[in-house]
Order: sequence, then C-alpha cells, then structure tokens
Amino acid sequence: MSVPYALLALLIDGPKYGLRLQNEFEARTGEVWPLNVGQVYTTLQRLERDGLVESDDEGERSQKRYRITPAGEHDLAAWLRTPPDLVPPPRDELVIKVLVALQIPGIDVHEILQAHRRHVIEVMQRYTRIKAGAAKDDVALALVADAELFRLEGIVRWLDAADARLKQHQPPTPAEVADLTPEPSAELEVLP
Amino acid sequence: MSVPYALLALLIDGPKYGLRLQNEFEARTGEVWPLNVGQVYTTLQRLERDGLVESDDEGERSQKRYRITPAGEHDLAAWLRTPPDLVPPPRDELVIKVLVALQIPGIDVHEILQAHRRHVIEVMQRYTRIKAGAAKDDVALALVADAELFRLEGIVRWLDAADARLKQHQPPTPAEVADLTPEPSAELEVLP
DNA sequence: CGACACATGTAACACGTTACATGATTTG
DNA sequence: CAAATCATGTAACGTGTTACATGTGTCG
Repeated sequence: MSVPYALLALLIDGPKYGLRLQNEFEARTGEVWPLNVGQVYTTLQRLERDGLVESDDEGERSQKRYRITPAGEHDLAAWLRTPPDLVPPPRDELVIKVLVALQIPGIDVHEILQAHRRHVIEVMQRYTRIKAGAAKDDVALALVADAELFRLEGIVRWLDAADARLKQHQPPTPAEVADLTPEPSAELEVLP
Repeated sequence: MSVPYALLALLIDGPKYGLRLQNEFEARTGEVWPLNVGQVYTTLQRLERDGLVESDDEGERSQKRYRITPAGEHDLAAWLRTPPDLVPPPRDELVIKVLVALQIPGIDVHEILQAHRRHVIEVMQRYTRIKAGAAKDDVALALVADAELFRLEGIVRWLDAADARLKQHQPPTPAEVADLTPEPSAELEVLP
C-alpha cells in the first residue's frame, strides 16, 4: 500500500496530472521499481473517490490535474508517522519453496539452495551496476538500490544459514550435536 | 503467489480437507505466518477450477477432501524448479516512506530513521524469542524465523546506511567528499 | 440441552498487473 | 499528412484480507 501515498506526496508541491506523476515516481526509482501508468490512473480514481485528491477538470490540453485535499494531507501525515506493519511479515516465496522441497522426498535441497544462491548473486550484481551508474547526487536512486541490495544480501545469508542448518538436521539425526548456527544479529548493535 | 503451491505440496501425501491444510500450514509457520482459513477455501476453489486439485465429494462427516491431480503435480514441480522473480522487486513501504519524508520540507528524517530502527529491533527480539521457544527438531519454524530475522536485519542495515548517506548529502552539499558508504556485500563471498 | 470446537463457505473489498483502446499534440 | 509521442482511461483478472453466516459433532 505504498503507491497511493507516494502519489499523494508527489502532489504536495502543487497539482499534477497522471503521466507526470508516473514520470516523477520513476525518475526516483524507475530502474528498480517501475510503475505501470495504468496503475497511476486507477489509483488516482480511488484517491478521488476517497476524497484525498480533487481533479481540476479544466480540460486544459486534455490533461487532468489532480490536487491533494486537506483530508489527503492529513492521511499522508498519519501514514508517514506510522511505522510499517512488520507482523505478520509477507510470506516469502523462496522460503516456502525450500520448505516444500524439504517435505517432498527425493529432492536435493542443497542443490536447490545453491541454485537460488547463484541466481540472487547475479541479481545483486545487476543492482550494484545500477547504483554505480547513478548520478552522484541522485540520493533517491542510491537509497532504493541500497534497499534492494541489503534485502538480497539477507536472502543470501539466509540461504547459507539454511544450508548449514540442514546439514546438521538431515543426516541420521545426530541429536546430541550442539546448535552451532550463528545468530543472524550477532554483529548488530541494538543501539546504533 | 505461494499459498496455492504450499497447499498443493501438502496434498502430495494424500487427500486432505480444508481446515486440516490450514492446520498443517500453521504447524510449520504459524506464529510467523498465520494463514486465514477463508483463504484456504477460496484457494482450493481456484485450484479446482484450474484442474490442479479434485474434490472427493463423498460427504464423509461433512468434510470435503481434496486430491492433487497429475496436472497439479506437474505445476508444482515446475514452480519448485523456477527461481522466484526477483525483478522487479516489491516496492518497500519503509523505503518509500523515507523517500517521501525526504521530499517534504520540515521533516527530521534522522528522527524518522531512528524511530523505525527502534521498532525493527523490537520486532527482531520477538522473532528471536519465537526461535528460542521452538522445539529443537522443528526445522521448518527455525527456517521461517531465520528468514524473517535476516530480512529485518537487512532493514536495520539499510536504515544505518541511509542515515550515513543522508548525513553526507543533506548538509551544504560538500560535493568533494568522497563516497565512504560501505558496500552492502563487502563481507559476502560470491562463492560460499 | 447448551456450549464449544470443528468445518465449510460467501461477500465485499483492497492493491496490483497486463493488455487493449482512444484521443490530442507535436514534429519530420 | 503521417508517424511518433503524450496522455488518459478501461476491462479483466490475480492474490490476499476481513467479516459474516451456516452447519455438524461432541461433551459436560
């Protein structure tokens, strides 16, 4: 539920029309998070239905300008100050794939983990290239690319941890082996 | 798009009815990824419509058993062998919030970053507790909790990196300052 | 009997995606 | 004028969520 508020935010500095909103959104995140134009129009209609924007139906040059309403500003401010819901987290497709593979007999889970790892690393190189190619003052794109890189890095770390964990639990169940898997947050300080 | 395939996978070892599928799903991931019962039924209907499951309408004890079809097994195998789409990545609500806050004048982004950081750390402690409380042989729950912990750790790392990056770019633009932000993948080997 | 858990389902809605259709404006 | 680009929209569909309604079996 980010796109509606992102559009509201783009309307803070004056009324704009649909395609321009899409352009401004993609100017910041485009290569990483493309935004379908159609979605901009449907989202604007829903925002107008909910009274968060108004359309300036002046027919000027066949452009339809939208303006944020006081209610829209209020909702935007409230959204901004609310931390994103972290529980329950989204169900991760990769994790579910591994769980499913674990349950079905005759599947080499280690091989699957490695395949996914290679794939993630490839994609990470893609975003590293995007980040390197970004203009030096393009903070937004750098932040977005960073976010994706940190996310993918987390996936790689999980794949490695899962591999280690399964190597302990899949063999003839050596139950007496101590749990040696590293704490994910070992290197993180609780206070910055 | 994971739930349909998770249900298919649970049907591999014999026909089961709706509520039992929900129970088995939550037995593995419940505390982390609860699954609404209603969604199980609607998903089963959609799977039946697509010919991936068949219902054993024997009316036994008012339970409706579903059985996976050959087409369902085929689709499940294909899904399992396909790596999840990583591009384009999902639009991250937290990242968009920060971008929006950056654009609106008169907002203390540093304060927002810290608030989010504290919140994420709290949630991480929650999942650490879940992991600690899990049975020693409950590999599934450990994997799921780990996945969430690594994901949240990535978010914290991003928040810290964003904070550092903004401290460089928000002051009177000292353009000559070299880019010192650490590479997210610095400690990661490409080959495990 | 009454309460409770078991079990199934539906209705309405949200956001997101894709594909397609249509008009207006600029430019070679 | 013709083609390309700008600009708006719609239609159909997908997964996911919540709230509500309904029936069935069991047990004190």
